[in-house]
Amino acid sequence: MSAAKPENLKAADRILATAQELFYREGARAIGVDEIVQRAGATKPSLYRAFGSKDQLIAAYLEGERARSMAYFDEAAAEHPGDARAQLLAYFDALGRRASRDGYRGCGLSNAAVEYPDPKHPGHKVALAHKTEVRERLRDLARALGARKPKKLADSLLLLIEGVYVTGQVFGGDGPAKAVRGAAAALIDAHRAEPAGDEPEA
Amino acid sequence: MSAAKPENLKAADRILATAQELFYREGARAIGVDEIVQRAGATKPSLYRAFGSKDQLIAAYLEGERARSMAYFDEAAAEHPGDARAQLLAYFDALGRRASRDGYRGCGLSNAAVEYPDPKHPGHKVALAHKTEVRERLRDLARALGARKPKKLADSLLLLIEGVYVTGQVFGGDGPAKAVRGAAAALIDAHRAEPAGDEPEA
DNA sequence: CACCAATCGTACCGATCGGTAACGAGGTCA
DNA sequence: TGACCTCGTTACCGATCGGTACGATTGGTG
Repeated sequence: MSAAKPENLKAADRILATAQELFYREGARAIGVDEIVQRAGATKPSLYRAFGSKDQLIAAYLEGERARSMAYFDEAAAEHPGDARAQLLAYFDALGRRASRDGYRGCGLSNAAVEYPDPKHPGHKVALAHKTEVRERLRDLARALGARKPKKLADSLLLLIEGVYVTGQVFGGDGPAKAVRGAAAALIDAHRAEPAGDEPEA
Repeated sequence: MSAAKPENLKAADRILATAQELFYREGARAIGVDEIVQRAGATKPSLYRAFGSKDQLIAAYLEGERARSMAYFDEAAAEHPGDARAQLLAYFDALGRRASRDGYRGCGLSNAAVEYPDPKHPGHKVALAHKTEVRERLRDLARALGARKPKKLADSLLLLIEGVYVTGQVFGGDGPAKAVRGAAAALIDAHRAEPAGDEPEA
């Protein structure tokens, strides 16, 4: 059952790569350190010398997820330079397609925040920092759009994003994720038209 | 450290009540059966006689969460009988306020689906069944609204709901959850006006 | 009283959890 | 050569995991 892949990588790198895959697919709480080192072809002391503890390994894994996650924004920005609205729609379009694939497991950082609700946990801290960064990025885009209430628009879009993460892994291929691009477009346009007062009542 | 509350309840009931609280607050994977029975003032054989396994206890806990979750729809419906739009807005308004309270832990069913990604897990099954029921309920409301694309609107609203669940527990009291009512209103109105074609491109 | 069924607790199981002590192989630079 | 440092190895730790065999207790019924 052991994979034992030397593949030119150092033990610490193999451990991290294996942890990335297993933590994301199965959840950090579901995977023990023994399984990680076994499938990485390494041993536990290598893990603990390189990462200190399982919690810190989780944090290292999440830092990788954070970079991967932010890259999606960069890609969308590169596709439509100077056009914030097109950037956002490209981002949501790609997100909806990713989330509709079978076996989708959502956002590793959101999942970790759910698995470790304690704000003092290293993994939870990384997740919160990342979500704050995403929120800021969305606000920048909302401002560039010319939205009347950029913070409100950014938060609304963030709700859609997190909703896709969860529903994408609960429902199969034909879940609500496919509606996210249209929903984002509707929210964006609503924030560019009238004074964003919610509605008659309230 | 033991609570030992006889409080007239049978062991099985105390165990379930304790499990509800601990599973929701800390996560099902984080809580062991020993801690549950200890704080319930019971013992493990009582747990296993009444529920069979920890997984089935999780499923029982989630069935309770399911009822609690659906009750929020009933409350909103009771407040504004015959007015689907007002029902939805009341639901989202209450949801946003719940999710902005400190210590909010989101939806136990969504959390369980994240903690147990295996579709064969009893807890995951309950979560999927519940989400499907919510989706259906939102579709009914969207149809009652007169939305042009009720399924799309329902899925968009479901994205907002799940987004609130996650962001509510990641961000503190001033998270994106406060924007959910306005976002829902914008999506609803967008689905009642123009032909819901997303936008020029695509 | 004797009997029985239901309910509960004591004590234990093997497996796995995260983490560590101690040792050995190999490279580098003096 | 030898001291040093890095890396990986075997073997082990106490604690906790989910789960169970078996006995004690209880209340109702003949």
